[in-house]
Amino acid sequence: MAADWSNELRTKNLKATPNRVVVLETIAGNNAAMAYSKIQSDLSQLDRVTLYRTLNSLVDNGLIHKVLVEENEAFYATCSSNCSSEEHHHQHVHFRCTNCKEVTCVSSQPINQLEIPGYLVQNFEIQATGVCNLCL
Amino acid sequence: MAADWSNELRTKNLKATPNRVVVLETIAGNNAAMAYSKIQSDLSQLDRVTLYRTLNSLVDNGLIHKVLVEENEAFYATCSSNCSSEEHHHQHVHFRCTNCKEVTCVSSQPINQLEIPGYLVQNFEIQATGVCNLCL
DNA sequence: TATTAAATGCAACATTGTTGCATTTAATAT
DNA sequence: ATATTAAATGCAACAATGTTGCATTTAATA
Ligand SMILES: [Mn+2]
Ligand SMILES: [Mn+2]
Ligand SMILES: [Zn+2]
Ligand SMILES: [Zn+2]
Repeated sequence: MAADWSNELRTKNLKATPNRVVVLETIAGNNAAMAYSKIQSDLSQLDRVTLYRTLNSLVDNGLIHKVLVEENEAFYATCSSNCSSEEHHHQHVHFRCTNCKEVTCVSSQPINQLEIPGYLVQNFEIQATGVCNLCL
Repeated sequence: MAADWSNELRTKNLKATPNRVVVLETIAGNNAAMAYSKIQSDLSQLDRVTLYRTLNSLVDNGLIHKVLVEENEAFYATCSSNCSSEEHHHQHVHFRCTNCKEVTCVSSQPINQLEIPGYLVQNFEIQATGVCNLCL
């Protein structure tokens, strides 16, 4: 959603390189979470290793977050809330539609804190599958 | 929990082969969910491809379930409830301890159904991270 | 014991992810 | 503007993960 990714990057103490900006623009330009393979094919001119390092760096610094929905296909989406290298806060559901296969961040409702007796819960994430609003 | 995996396999219309039984025993013998790499090293005499096919088959037929907690490391645990090839029901939390790195299925509390307006939620899963009861 | 569809082992392949290192570049100071 | 420097990049090489095809073996059934 942020317009100026360069400033956003510098805020997180990351160098605002053209590679990083185009990766952020690509992910943010997708309405759903974006599969790694799609990012790679959309940015085929970008070195594969650099893309991996860029994605890891952006996740580590709270600019994007990673969603694992199925084996060997990671999805990425920009962070909406104020995430940092310290912690990601994603009080929303990652919904995967079994029909259109899209993975969307559903932030319609705030998720209340999860309590597990005897455990210290520091972070949690809900992954749901079913049929999305567009496919119903 | 099941003692006789051979019968369990036949119930699901799967041939009760020694390979499948030993894979089930291995996973069930681990108190936490078991990383793929650990299963493989524990059963090093078993062909790698056969192990992949066995795990997929057991997941597909509701004997074990797969937990994705971090990239490129799938974890497996036996199904406690009555899962089938039709659907897996896991109304429990998959908890990953940041200290001991164990992944456990926490079924202390029944999870109420997840409601998302405009969406048909068919299944959902909660993944939490923090410090487990043993490490606190 | 015979039959047969499923399971297995092996080879070959494809994808995903990592590491080392020389070169380039963004940010900062001069 | 220019110099400095730590970070980022591109490339090669490697390691791990996962898939497919096919000949052989085997569990289940007749
Ligand atoms: Mn998210
Ligand atoms: Mn579980
Ligand atoms: Zn859909
Ligand atoms: Zn622990």
